Amino acid sequence: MCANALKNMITLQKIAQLANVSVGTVDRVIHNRGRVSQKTADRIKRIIKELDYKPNILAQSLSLSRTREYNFGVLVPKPTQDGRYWELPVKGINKAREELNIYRVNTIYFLYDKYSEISFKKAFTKIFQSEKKLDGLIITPVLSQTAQDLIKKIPPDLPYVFLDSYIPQSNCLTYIGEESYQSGKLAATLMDILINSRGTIAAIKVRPKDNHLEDRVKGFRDYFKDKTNVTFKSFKANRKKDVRAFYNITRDIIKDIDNLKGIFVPNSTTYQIAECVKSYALDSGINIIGYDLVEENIFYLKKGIIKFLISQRSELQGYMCIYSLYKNIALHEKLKNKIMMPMDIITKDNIDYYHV
Amino acid sequence: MCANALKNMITLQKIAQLANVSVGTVDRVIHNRGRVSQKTADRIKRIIKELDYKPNILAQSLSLSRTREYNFGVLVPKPTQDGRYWELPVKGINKAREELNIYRVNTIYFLYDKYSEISFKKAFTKIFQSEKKLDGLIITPVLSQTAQDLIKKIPPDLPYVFLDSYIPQSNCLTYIGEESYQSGKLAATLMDILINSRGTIAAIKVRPKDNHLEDRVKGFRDYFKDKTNVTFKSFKANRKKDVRAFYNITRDIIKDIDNLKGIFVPNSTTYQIAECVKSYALDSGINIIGYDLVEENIFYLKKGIIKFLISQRSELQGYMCIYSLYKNIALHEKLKNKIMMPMDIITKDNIDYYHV
DNA sequence: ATTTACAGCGTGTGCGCTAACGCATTAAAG
DNA sequence: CTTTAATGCGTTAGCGCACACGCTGTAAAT
Repeated sequence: MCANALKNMITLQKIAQLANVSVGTVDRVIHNRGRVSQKTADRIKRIIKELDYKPNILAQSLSLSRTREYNFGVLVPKPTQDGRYWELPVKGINKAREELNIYRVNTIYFLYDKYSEISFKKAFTKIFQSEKKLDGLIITPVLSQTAQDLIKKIPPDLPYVFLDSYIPQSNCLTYIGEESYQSGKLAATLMDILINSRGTIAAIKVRPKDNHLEDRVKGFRDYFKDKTNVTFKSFKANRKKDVRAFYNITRDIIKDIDNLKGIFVPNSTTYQIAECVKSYALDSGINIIGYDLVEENIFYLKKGIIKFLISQRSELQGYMCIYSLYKNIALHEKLKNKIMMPMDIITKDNIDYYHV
Repeated sequence: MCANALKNMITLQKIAQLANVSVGTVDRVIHNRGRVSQKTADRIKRIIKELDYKPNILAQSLSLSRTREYNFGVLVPKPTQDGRYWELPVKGINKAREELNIYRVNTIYFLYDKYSEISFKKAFTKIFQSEKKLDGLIITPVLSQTAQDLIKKIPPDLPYVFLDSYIPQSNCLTYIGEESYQSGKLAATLMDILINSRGTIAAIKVRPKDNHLEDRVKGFRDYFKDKTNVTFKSFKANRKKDVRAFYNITRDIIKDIDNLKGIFVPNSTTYQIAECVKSYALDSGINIIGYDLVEENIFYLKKGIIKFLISQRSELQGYMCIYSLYKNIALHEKLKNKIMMPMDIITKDNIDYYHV
């Protein structure tokens, strides 16, 4: 039984035997360490391919553990921002780090204030002053304009992945996030059902400008473009000037619009809108659709004030970022350009099963 | 840098040194191999706890790979049944098996016809005739009555997990599936929104009786119990007698009920209902809500005939079954009694992101 | 002609853990 | 009291892989 299992194992030993060379030579071929004549190298490569040899990752990692470790820098907003939204990807990152602990994967955080350019720049420059040599980077590039410039300063030998948002022209390994436009469309179809295809709806745009959130609103708006029975209005909340901007803008919206049937909020501050609706228009039948499974959102979802939350698997996003870096850098696996998360539709009836 | 990493590693060596014994002795204590005096055993255990020692799983598995392998039996319906539904968990099982390949995890399938007791019994008895000694079992206990009797015949040293459905009184390690009743309620709230809280709706019960599906219908029905503007009717489709039972029953439903606003299908054969509605009542505005991401369901979802599909992460279920067995049996980790999957709400706007 | 550089190859050690082996010592059985 | 079995503990050979090390032989550089 065991013998059988072992018999199926293809080891360097076997390859060496078949190729009539030492394991050292096989090793050199596999890792392109040179010092092997073209002829023998080709022979060995052929045999490797024929046998479909896959290194035993256990032995490999165990062996490498002596010499190699991986330090990944994480440049993300402070976890407490956006209603503690950023705790979610951070949670995923930490989970992955723990799992990959045996492979000596470490994370070094560089946190910044999402609404301050200076803070972002500061965090960015700290990356290069890190005492530990970094092997990879996770970047959440909010404040698109600023990020776009800074991203160019990253040396070409330091690979990075984008989390949540991304910069179009860049050499990132991959982008892990969500199809924002489509996500807005999804929200719109849900809203359409909720309001039975008639009435006035509002969407709240977020300042400072954020392409990611902008796209969500675009997707939402476009859906309603040729629905004649639905009136669409959009408003701006400037978070930079006022932490409670979403709450305050909502008061105006409620007051000014009659026949208001729904509000769409493209980010995790949805709870502020819910809070305001609860205070000023509880029984008005305003349907709120928003984003992300932060605690306060869940609270108002369960209360029935928020009807749908769309979740982009924030935790999984962080988790996959670390894994992607590890896979690419340590295992030399290729990555997809984009890794798009599912857009989970959350209601008060299924929320309880989304807590990991 | 590396030295630092290694310094943090707690090894058997270190424990042995601290306890002033050999690694062999430490090993015996850890694995309860006996042959250690109570006194030294206690001392060693204390040290292990103090240091919070965790075995290096790489080295452990590498070492064990010489002698140990794990064979898991999988007792599930033929993958092609229920509109190829069962391919999904099987896919997950295979994926997990591949990932755990390095730990020498094998799977042995025992497939049966979901609608034939004889077939189920046959597959069940084959388990005990397996030439490979089985270390664990995955069981999907459809035909609850029959399964209930057979389950008792499993020897106590053969652990098993339930997939998809479960038998209340049993010694299973865990049940991986879905909260069926709640899932029906979720479907009901969606239906309620779709039909704007008025009209007649139908649910299709499945024969032969299946507790799992029955619970979904119960959850669905209970939601509408005190909604006076909604009339609920239920029908039975006997799949045992007729593979196209769902299609045929739908024809009757459409004909007999007027003001029909929605049909709820508690299983993956939803596409048959959609097919029928498409043929006989395309523009009637009948809203269909069903289950599971099988190909044909997705087809009608994208066409807009099925409005919502609820997915219970079928692939992940299979995946987690193997992992749970491995974790419990190989790594001696405790398992939760129940592992409940999220109930994903799928529409034509987010379906594309649920394909793994 | 002599040094340097490096291709070409084998060997050996260690990553942390498991489990078999071996040798004492002690308890139980005859 | 002897024989056998059970207990207590140390030692060590792998598991498959990576890589430093060391030894040749050849070609280029000096």
